[in-house]
Amino acid sequence: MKNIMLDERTKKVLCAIVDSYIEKPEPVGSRYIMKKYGFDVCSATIRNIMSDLEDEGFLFQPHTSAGRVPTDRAYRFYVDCIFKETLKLQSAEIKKLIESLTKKLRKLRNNMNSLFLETTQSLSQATKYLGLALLPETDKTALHRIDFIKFKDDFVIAVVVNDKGIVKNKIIRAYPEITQQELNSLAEFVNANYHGKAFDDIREDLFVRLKREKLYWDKLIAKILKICQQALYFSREDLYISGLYNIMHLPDFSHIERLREIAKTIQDRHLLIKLFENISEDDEIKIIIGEENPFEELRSLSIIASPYKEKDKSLGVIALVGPKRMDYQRAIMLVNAFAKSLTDTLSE
Amino acid sequence: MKNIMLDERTKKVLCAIVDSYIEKPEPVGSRYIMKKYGFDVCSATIRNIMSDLEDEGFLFQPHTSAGRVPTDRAYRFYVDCIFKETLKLQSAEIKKLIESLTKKLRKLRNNMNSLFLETTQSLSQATKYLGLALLPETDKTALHRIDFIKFKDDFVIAVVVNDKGIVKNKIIRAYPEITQQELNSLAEFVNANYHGKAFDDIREDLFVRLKREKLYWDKLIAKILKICQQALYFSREDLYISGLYNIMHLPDFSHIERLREIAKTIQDRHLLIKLFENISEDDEIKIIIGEENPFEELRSLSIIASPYKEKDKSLGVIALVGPKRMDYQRAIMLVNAFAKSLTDTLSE
DNA sequence: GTTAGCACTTAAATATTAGGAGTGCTAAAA
DNA sequence: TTTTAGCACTCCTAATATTTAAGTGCTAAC
Repeated sequence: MKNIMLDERTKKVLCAIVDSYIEKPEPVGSRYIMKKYGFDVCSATIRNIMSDLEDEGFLFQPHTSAGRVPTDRAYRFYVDCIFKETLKLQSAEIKKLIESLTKKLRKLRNNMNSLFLETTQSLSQATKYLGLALLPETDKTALHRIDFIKFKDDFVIAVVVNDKGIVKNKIIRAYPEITQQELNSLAEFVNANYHGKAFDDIREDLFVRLKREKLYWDKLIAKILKICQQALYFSREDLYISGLYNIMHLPDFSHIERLREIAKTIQDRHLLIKLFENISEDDEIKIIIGEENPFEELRSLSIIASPYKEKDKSLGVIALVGPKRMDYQRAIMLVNAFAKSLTDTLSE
Repeated sequence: MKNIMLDERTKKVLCAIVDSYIEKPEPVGSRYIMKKYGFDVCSATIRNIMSDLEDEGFLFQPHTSAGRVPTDRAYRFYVDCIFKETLKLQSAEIKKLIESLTKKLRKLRNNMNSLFLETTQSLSQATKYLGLALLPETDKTALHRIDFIKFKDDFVIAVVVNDKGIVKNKIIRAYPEITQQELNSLAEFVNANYHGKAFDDIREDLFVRLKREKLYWDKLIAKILKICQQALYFSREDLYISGLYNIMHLPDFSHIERLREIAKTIQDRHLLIKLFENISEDDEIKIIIGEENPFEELRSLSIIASPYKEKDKSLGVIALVGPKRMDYQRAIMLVNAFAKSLTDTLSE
């Protein structure tokens, strides 16, 4: 639907309605808007405007004699209106929150798991929505060290530590004829040559090199290649989600149906991971309101997501998931500030 | 409350009432019981019995003209009645479930995480309650290999693999003066001497030995001891919980209040972990009904838990968490059978 | 001890009513 | 042309009856 030009007053009325509905989830009446938001026209005028806005698909009337409720389109309009300004704002309360968070994060700088757990919990605490964080993509980080551990004859456990101190492991079906000795040599070789290198690059280079140099595992080369291939590829799966208990207190989720949706969303984390994988490439906060969501299952929710970075490299995403009737202003401020805090901590 | 002697008919009536209420969560009337469970007395007689049972604290009447609802004490009585017999039972359906589970588990035998995830998911799937599993306590397993990885000057990451193939890691604040070289020696020393040994024993022995032999890290001994101490102690924290979405479909959790309790239970996993830690020492299925729970927060729920073992050594616990109005018969059969299946898989 | 019969209780379902918030329309005013 | 005042109309909500049905407890007879 293309964007209609709205005159200044109409815009103000629309924003007022959204604002009011966010504050209290009840259909908004013309008289209420007029008084509460200090419009200098009478309610009938507001009524006319509201009628127009309904024709344009911004408002929706539950029944003839009720007030109006914003549609997704209205939320989008509202968000576009306040977005830029909101990024510059920072209430005293939020400033305080951020300061305390930054302190905590600094202490946890070397323990990524705690760091992100703290972040999501604080996010949820501050908003009562779900707080999420997608860990740095392994591919975007650098290898700190790799180890191969022979396990039970025909398995190899690859333990990878990246430069963020995140430990990942993978059980790989392997071949009995490979010895721990040989695995040690392999690890030594990889560590010596690729410590501090990005995983992307390692994968590209390692195979070429292994084949070329052949070393002394000559006969095992094919098998070793296979092990390395698996050991160096990690799919994205580390998504932290906090605040289910918090979100259950919102009136928007007072119906069990809505909670089921949330439970399903949490259970099927891969949907959210997919969604965030794209966003982590972006440079700015991204806001997805209801119907805008590419995944149908998430269309009853709104999502505010922001990438966090190390220096200028985007690593992952933190986000809020809440009802469409979300306090966007506050949510945007918080996600923005939290992402900055996280970025600062990681860039230090 | 001590156990009153009930005559045979009274017992039957009580069990019938519990049975009926489990099937359908509505206060049970005398006429219904008489007809449905084929009692050869008239409803007034049943009524008298019910009145007695209420006096004894087995039943509760929501209001004067309503039927009766079982109390926790009634559930306990019911469970004690059916327990022994239930352990011998096995419906065709459950047999099938177990066969399919056992097949799946066998394939996952070398990947504990997937193994337990599968177990809890299947448990929940089959019952619509929450399926839980507490991973084998590290202390009860044996060391497969340990590695110390220097990280960022003053940290050491200890990576421990146990004989179940479970990888755990710990970030330890350490001392800049320790080099990776020295850490390698230490790891080599531990691996050479303690591969296959139980963690309990290692901790006891290692410190004595390190001090005695002193080796060549002489000056660093205090620091190394501290690292080892931390590296070899893992608190229990790996609890799998599946089925939040399932449990939301039960009528018992159709009120948001009850769901909040569940959400809180899931969030505060340490409570459940504490509870299960004790049970894992037991030898048999343990059933905790409502008020019996040592933790107040869990007293609106019932829990069926069974240890699973390797050979004869109890490793951890699997469990179901559901409403007090639980299908105990089915739940007991399933937990029992699942634990056996898991034990078999781990003992092979 | 058990049963039939009946009066009584209570919640839940249904119907009825009153109240109020809010609209849309019209005609007059700006 | 836009805005306003006025008013009839709509429809929800909450409060209040009314009815219904399930189930009890009690009594007196078996």
